[in-house]
Amino acid sequence: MAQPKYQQIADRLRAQINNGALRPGERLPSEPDLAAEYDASRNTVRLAIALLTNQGLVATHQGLGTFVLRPARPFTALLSRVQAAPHEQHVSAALPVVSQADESEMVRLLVETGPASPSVAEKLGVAEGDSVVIRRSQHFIGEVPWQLINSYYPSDIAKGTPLEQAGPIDAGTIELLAKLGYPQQGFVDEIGARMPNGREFDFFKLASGTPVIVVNRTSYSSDQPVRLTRYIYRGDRVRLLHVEGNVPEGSRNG
Amino acid sequence: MAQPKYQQIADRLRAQINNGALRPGERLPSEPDLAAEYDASRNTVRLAIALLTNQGLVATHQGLGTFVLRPARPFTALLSRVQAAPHEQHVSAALPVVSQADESEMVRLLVETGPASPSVAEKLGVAEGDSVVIRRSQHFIGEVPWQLINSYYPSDIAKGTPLEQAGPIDAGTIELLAKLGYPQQGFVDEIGARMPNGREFDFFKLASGTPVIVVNRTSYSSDQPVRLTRYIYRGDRVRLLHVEGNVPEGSRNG
DNA sequence: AAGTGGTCTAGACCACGGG
DNA sequence: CCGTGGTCTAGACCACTTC
Repeated sequence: MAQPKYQQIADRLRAQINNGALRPGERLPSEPDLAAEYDASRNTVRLAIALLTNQGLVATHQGLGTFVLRPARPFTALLSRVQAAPHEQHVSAALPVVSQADESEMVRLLVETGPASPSVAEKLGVAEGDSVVIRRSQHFIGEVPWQLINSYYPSDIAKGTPLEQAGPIDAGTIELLAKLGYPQQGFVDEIGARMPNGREFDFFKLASGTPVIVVNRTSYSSDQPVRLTRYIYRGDRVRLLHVEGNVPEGSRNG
Repeated sequence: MAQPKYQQIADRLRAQINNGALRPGERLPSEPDLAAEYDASRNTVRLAIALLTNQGLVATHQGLGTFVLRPARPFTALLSRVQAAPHEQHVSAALPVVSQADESEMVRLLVETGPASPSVAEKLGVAEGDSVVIRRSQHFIGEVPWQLINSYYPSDIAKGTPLEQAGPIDAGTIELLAKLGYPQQGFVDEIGARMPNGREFDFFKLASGTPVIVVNRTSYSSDQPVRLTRYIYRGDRVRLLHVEGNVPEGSRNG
């Protein structure tokens, strides 16, 4: 046997998806049917389907079947702020979304105080375990959960300010920080990708085999880090956009 | 049974990894041993290990065992060029790597001509199937494969130039494009993450459960796209860096 | 040779969704 | 109710690594 049987089954199913014999949204044959068709046990068929699932090609739903995933048009988030319209310049810490005119963005917010994890402590320049104010928000476009934002502030900056109180900050956190004596003068984005943890998996309602994109934005005021903002996006629905120099009108949209 | 047995086993192993009872690089008990310890069949133990593998916590090697992965220090690639040193400004299309002083970067290059795929055609503004020149390169740091770069040029730009010939271009492709009458005036980066395809999986020698980061950079000259460069990084070893404004010295490094 | 994981079988029973 | 996938078993044989 050149290749394991479960890989052969996966290859043939993948080919049927690619050549259109199995269309997006369509149901695959049931596991017993596939087992009969390929003269394999049901467990072997399930190994094949697990492969396709981990490659983000299909998703299974108990009681219903296994379905070919539909490629969705991704949301686009702007990484650069330098070219934002003046009235957006200092309004929100969130990365602006482009070309979503017809859908409204909904946000849920939670504020708490807790000890700094090692990665947060390193970026904020505080000691591990030091108290930090954490503002967590969940973002939806229409009904689709698309973004988690966790902002971390050193306690000595956020103590006694609206930052450590629940509820939105109307004027925007960047402006508030400026009023507190910490005008934002620059930031560093560190961008990576990894598999989601349990909370992220549940919030995004992800299929197995979908990674998340993580942006760690450290904001500085007079060479001092004043905030770490951690943006988490679902990898299958989001693209980050970064523009430099002169580009044609319209190419800024996904 | 509140939770399936294989998830309980995975949870307990994950806890042992997190609390240090199982250290990075250490071997897990063998599958038969785990089966005996948790009073489960070997298949159930394998389901638990598959969960941990897909979460990037462990990797298995036939004949050897299953091992806790060591977190590796990531390489960092600079997204912005605006702040690069003058002598780097137009040398290479590759994103510069920071803080890898002691390891040398090795490159393998392949040049070919082929039809434009739908995604390439859209970004280059040509028709699907039009002929494009493709320059593919594989990048290693030390022995570690860390980056794939595929550059696509419209045929009417690259035809009869060194771009369609094999071999490196010493002065750099950006400078060559400028000499051909296409000075680069700006670019758009579109950043996403997905699971690797077969070729990427093999090249990076990835463990199951590791995504790749994809950067699509479309370069423009006089509002005309002149090149699409697709950077593919392994998600477990690479962070992209993007800097804006004034930040302290040193914070540009990973 | 011995021990590891990789593949595969043929069953069983449970949980979910829809008629 | 039925058909779907989800979980689980007990065993078999194969492929790889080390000694």
